[in-house]
Amino acid sequence: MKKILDCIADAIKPAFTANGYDESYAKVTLSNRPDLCEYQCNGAMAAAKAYKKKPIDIANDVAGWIEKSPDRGMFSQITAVMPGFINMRLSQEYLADYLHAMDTEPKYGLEETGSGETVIVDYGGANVAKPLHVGHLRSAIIGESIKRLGRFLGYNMIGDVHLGDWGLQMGLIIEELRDREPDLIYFDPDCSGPYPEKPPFTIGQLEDIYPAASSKAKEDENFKARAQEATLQLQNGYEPYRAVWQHIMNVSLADLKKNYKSLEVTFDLWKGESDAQEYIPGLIEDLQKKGLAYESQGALVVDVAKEGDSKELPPCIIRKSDGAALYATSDLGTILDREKTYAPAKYIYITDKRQELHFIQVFRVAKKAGYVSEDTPMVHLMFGTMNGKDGKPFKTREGGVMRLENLVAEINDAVYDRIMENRTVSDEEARKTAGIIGLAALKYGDLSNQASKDYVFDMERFISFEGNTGPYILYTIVRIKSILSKYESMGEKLPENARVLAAASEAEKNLMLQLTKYHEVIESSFQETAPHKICQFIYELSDVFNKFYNNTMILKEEDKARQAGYIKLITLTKGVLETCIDLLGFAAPERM
RNA sequence: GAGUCUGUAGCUCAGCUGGAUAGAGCAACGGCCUUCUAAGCCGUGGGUCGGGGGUUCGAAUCCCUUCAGGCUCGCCA
Repeated sequence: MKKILDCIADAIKPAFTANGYDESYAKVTLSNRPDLCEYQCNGAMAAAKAYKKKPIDIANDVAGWIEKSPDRGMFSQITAVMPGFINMRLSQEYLADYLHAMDTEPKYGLEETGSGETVIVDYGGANVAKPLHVGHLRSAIIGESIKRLGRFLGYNMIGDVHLGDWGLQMGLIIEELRDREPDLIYFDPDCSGPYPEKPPFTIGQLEDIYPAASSKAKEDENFKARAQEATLQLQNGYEPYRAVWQHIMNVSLADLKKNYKSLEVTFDLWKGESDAQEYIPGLIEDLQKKGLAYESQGALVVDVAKEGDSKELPPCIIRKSDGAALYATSDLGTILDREKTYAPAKYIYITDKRQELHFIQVFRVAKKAGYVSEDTPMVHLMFGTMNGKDGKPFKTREGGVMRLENLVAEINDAVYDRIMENRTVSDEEARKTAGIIGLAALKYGDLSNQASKDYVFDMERFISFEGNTGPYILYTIVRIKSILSKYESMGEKLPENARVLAAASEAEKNLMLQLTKYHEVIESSFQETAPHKICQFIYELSDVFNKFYNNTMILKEEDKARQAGYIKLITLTKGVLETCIDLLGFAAPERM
């Protein structure tokens, strides 16, 4: 069904054209003065210049025409106000009809903007052999939400975790492992396999090996050289190292999957940089053949500067002077793979904003070389840093990097304590509920901020459960669920012809008006890759619902038809809220 | 140094494709539970939208300038 703003715009368009004004001026927006009207059109003021007339005269023409038109019944008020605003209120009947239509249509009448176009969402960015930390949190949370949003709107969304599973870090691990356990079969040059299926380390050991190797390489030139050599051998397919690499992958992936699962984040693809390797020789050859890649200071580079740039961009390096490939090369290889396998209509990369330059370069090379068509959008959705209360990047109390699982556990514990404070539920249920609420607190806390900005992660605030938080949204849903189950247990049954009725109170009307924004919000959240708009919408929706709740005793309503209308309305509210939080990546418990 | 992003109430944030009186939450203060979950609701106080210019009938929003902070700036990812 049409968005409410479009419905109203369509109704007033004839009033513009009939008076000789272009219909493009019939743009309707939500009023920012609810005391004056619900919707407004400012087109008369915009048109004033073009037609050299006073804005108020144009506004009067339009409002006057509507007064006599068949669409008049749609409005309870349509007036022209100085200097040229056209103020409108919807009639109660029209509003109730609109909600009734939402109630009866799939997805509450949301029109799908996609029709199966494939969109690649590259998020996660986890590195194997390194535990997930808070730096990975935003990418996972935002990406999951964008993926769900797109899917809901009819796109074929393909989420790829795009692991960091190649490069020097692998050589570092191999050499550190050699130092620790030189007798392992992988380090016996005379042995040519077969190699054991049992990994030579646990995830715990692996997580110790990498940081140790990393810091050793900074102090020990010789060790670093060994690691680079091992990396090269691995890339050249040296069997024993391939076997170690496979172990690293197996052990690490199992752990990563467990961690992402705890965040309710899933991926369609578990590809990584290693999967791009097979494309790299051909890629480099092709770029050279096309005359795009040339030698500069020993490295192979591609120019990406364009006219109109405010600053000349440095060229994109695709091969180091020592012959090794790097980040950009691997991302370009990945693009070749994706084009070949999926031919996506759009790319969305979700990373830290510090990688902005890298993606500008990669996108330009991909288009310049014709790997991606010029009109295929390549979006880099970049996010800011997650800071602590001191405004500096988030750290543990000890000053180290906070592991994601510890962060999740901390939040869940805090929520659990809060539940046990003043509620009498079984320990088991409290634990389960705490997990659900904790996830909502975490995700909502993140998503309610504009992605591109840095934000302050304040656990105290997220677990305080007051105000604009995930738990507040969940609480609202739980309240509705509670009313609905009471209604049922009272032996009430919804009549066949039950439907949303014209509002009987200001609070009810406000709830209804808020619900009509749903379509617009979902659509623009995806278009602008801005999940925080959904957060804002459901916060406002929860707010108006809770006001309605306090104002209206639904279960005590004696007029059964009206009561049925209330039940329909709050069921719709619950459905919209649940749909939205699912798009954000969390769910509501039955009780809390 | 160059580029780029940010600056809105004591704190955390919306609003930024120009519209009417700049909104929430937290914190502070005062009310509302024998009634559908008080994790709620109602009310009060709190603002040079970093500063200064400009464009416009109209600027938190667009342009210029300036201050403060973050980030980036060819062989890391």
